[in-house]
Amino acid sequence: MKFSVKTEYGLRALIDLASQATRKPVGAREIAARQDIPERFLEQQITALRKAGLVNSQRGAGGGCSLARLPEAITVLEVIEALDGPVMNMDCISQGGSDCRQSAHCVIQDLWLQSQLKLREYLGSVSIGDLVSRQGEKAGAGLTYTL
Amino acid sequence: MKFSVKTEYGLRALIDLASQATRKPVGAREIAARQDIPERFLEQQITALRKAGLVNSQRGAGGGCSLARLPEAITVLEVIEALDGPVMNMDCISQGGSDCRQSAHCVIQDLWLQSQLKLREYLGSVSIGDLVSRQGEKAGAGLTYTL
DNA sequence: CATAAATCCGACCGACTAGCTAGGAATTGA
DNA sequence: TCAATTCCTAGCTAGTCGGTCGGATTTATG
Repeated sequence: MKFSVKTEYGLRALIDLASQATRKPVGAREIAARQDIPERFLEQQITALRKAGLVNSQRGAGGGCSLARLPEAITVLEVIEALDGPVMNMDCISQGGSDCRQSAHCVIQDLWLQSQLKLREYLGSVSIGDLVSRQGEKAGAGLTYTL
Repeated sequence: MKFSVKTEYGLRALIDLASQATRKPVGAREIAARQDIPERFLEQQITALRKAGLVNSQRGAGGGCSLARLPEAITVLEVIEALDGPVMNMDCISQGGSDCRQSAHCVIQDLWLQSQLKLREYLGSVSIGDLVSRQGEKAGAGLTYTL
């Protein structure tokens, strides 16, 4: 019952991208170095993010990737589901799976669905933009201490 | 990002126990048969539930297990954490782990902590007693259809 | 006391996943 | 042409998940 590091890497990469002033595409190599993430691994996650329509990427020399939307328009939920698949997707509630034996009136199925709903609701309410600005606040607060 | 079947089995077993009128201990074998759960596997989960203080068990002939508290006093969260360990326990936020590189001001760590909080809050608000009564309602509704 | 019934303990096992590494094809700016 | 970069696919290692099993221990009952 935990999120994978893929999602952490993905979020960090998107935050990094959103924090860059430049409009030019940024290379995976560069992000990986800055965020201390295994390069070839991050590459794969970025590809997944592209397939999910969250980033654009340009191949070839001078290529790289950039956000496909405004940071405020990309939710954490989207990132997680792009990299980890559906959140809290128990076999019991995934339509394809071998249905609950209790089928129609299974209270546990309801419990899972409610949990899923709560979690998705929260994760869907936080955007990359939010994370960036929170990070800004924290960094600011940190500076006041060091003064 | 999903709950294991252990937790499903555990919940089903506790619901089963709570639904039994008898005060006598019920054997794992019996529950397993009724709930269609692999017997020896359920046995292990029941042992875990005992270690967590959620059920009492009596060994020997005529032995079995029974709820250690009223169904209303056992939350779903307790059951899940007894069988699956801490909910949403990312390395990032588990104290022992190799701390977040961003350490103090990591927005992702906050995000995980908030998610964890929301989920635990909900799961902690539902008791075995709730599940039993919901099941009763559903069964009742089902009956009216068959009339 | 003997026996059957039950929990308890720990080892094991096959399938799957997570986190990564690697090779190389395809694309593109200089 | 060449170097940089993404893209695609395969693989690899360590760990987890769902489950089985043998057998030790406890206990009511005949």
